[in-house]
Amino acid sequence: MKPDAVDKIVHQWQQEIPGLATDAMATLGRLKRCSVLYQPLLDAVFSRFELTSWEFDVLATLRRAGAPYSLTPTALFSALMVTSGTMTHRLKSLESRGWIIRESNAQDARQKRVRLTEAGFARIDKALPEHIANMEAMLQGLNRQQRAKLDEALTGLLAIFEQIHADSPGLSRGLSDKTHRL
Amino acid sequence: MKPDAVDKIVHQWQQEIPGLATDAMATLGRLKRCSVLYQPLLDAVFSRFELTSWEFDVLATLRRAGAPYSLTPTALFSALMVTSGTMTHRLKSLESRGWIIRESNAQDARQKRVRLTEAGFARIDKALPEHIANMEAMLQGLNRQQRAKLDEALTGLLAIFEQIHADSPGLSRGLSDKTHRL
DNA sequence: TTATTTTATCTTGAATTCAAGATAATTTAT
DNA sequence: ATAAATTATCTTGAATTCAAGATAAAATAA
Repeated sequence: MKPDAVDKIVHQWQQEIPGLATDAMATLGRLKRCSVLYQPLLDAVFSRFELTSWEFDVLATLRRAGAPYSLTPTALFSALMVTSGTMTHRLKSLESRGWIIRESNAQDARQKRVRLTEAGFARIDKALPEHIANMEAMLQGLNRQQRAKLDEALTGLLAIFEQIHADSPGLSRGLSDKTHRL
Repeated sequence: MKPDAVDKIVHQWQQEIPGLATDAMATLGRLKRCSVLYQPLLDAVFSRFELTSWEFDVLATLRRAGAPYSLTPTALFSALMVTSGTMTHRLKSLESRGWIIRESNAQDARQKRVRLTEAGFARIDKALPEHIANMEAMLQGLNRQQRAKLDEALTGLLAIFEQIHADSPGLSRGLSDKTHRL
């Protein structure tokens, strides 16, 4: 196989510092590089629906929550792993676009409820099939067994990171919001 | 195994839209989630050396290039997958911190050369062993075979993304810089 | 009841990034 | 030799994000 970008980095390090423990660096470097290269491929589809990636994420989170397609800001920023301040900005923008509305909660006046509008629902349901197709297309280069192994490996890795996060939530962004300690 | 965050998302989608093709979404969702949870774990170590993640990345790229630890801004922003403008900001900041200097190139006056200072070299060489140890520790939860499978799977995925990028560089950020078409 | 603590959201200011375009040097074409 | 195209870097302005803290409501304690 042709050396990839990470192979070249590892080779450089070995030249400079022979014997350096580069195995973990290589694997996690590939993880990082995959996610950097992958994001614009998603954006290419979202932009066809005049959506950004984060707009899609918020709408999709509300959509899959099921009727009445309504969540609190806290539920949203927790699910999306961003801070509360980020979510405030996002909701303001999405509301101005007419895709969500923010309603007061009679039971608990501290809470707002964020609800998908009909326009928001229509938008996400139009974009979703193409988003799904896009992701499926990306993995077309892998056969069934390779895909299974990839998912299995990432499942194991995610379990590690979720465990670390459960043990020390302060190490994770977003969820470390002052008042949101899981 | 206990369901992870992605299992829950997939389950929600299946409830709302039975039969939706969620396999690729699940795998790539795990990829994304891993990289989001992973970054703050790196930052925790970098911060002990008064470094941010991107500062480490620039210094490390220069360090592993070997003596005289000098690269052009274009080589740096290409390697780090950011735009030229981003690199200008980074270099300005790193220069003010005394970790790099920018020199003119007599051969080609368009080029500058970015060179690691002694202070920059010392800083990266002090942080590197702990960064390596940190990454190794993250993967301690996997046995030798699991680590091999993870790396193999990510290598295959990265090959896909590098191929897509090679075919249509416009889909990748940073490298789509006007004058930098690989 | 009143005070304290906790919970939920929002505001502010700084940092980082990108896209687009400006500037200037070099190379290529005519 | 001159013009045009290319290359390399930097500048600007807008978007996004976070950390810290402000605000206000609800729950708990005294």
